[in-house]
Amino acid sequence: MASKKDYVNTGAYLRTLYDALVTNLHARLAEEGYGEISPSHGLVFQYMNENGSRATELAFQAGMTKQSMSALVYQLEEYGYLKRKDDPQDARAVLFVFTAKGETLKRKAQQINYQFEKKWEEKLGAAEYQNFRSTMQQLVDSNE
Amino acid sequence: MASKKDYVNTGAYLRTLYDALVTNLHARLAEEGYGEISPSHGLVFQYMNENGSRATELAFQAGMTKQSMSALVYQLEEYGYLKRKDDPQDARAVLFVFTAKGETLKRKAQQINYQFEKKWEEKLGAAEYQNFRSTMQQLVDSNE
DNA sequence: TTGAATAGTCAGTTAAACTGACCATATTTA
DNA sequence: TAAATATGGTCAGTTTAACTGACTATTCAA
Repeated sequence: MASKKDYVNTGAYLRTLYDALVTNLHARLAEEGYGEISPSHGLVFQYMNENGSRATELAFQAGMTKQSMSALVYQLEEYGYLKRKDDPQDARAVLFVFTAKGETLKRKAQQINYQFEKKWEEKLGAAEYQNFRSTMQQLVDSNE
Repeated sequence: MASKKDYVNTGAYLRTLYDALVTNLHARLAEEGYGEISPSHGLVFQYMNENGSRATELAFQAGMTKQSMSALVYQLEEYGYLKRKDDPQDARAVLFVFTAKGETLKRKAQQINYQFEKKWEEKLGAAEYQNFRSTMQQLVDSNE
């Protein structure tokens, strides 16, 4: 590791890159008519299960309160990206699943990110980019 | 690059790692009596110049409005981490510089991050961690 | 079968950004 | 050099996205 002096914070790199990705995604989404979708809605798309997820479950995965997550899924339901489904296991619970519109948005967002990352991949070369991603995966896994 | 299907978002990795770093930093700072310092104050420490910086200048570097940055430096001044200095070049402007307390906090924060990153470095090995950082630097530089 | 845990909602609060309008000083230009 | 424009900063109000606390309904466990 470099000396403490003049050491550029790794956090600054992480933040800058994350910000570039998110800013690009939402700018492109807004252009395509998805202006109502904000970065925090992304967490829902990130963790949503194929068979439906509970707000509480999503909240835990995203590291936020159930009240906050509840607000997010409620908005997405109102916009038509999610629909409610009864949980056959538990009468207290509400499952949320993607509508067709929600699936379309998810694919669209993945495409946009995929294209944006291509620029990074071209910059570094495919092998090095693959290595970069696998490094991050190792670090994420080790923190769990 | 992997297929679009089952591709885990690079953004999720970046966010998770950034979040781990920031959460650790502020938990440790709070333990040591710096509970008043929030993540957004970090931006000021990040960009502050040795000879003093203007709020407007910091705002530009941090990518936020001058009003928002003004609020941040005002708070840091109140807490005693920054002090005002007249700008000899421009009577409209106010320069902010670190007080001794501010310098101490900056060093403390660097130490905490440095120690946290050591865990990552141990996980990957020094050479690979160095490579990880230099990869991010390349990507950050290429986006400017 | 009753007490504790869990899913979710309602209401209110806080943090950290934003916009718009404004003043004082600097800079440019007609 | 006087007038127009740009810039540094502040004040006031708004918005977004999180938070806590208190509550109901249902489920699970002793």
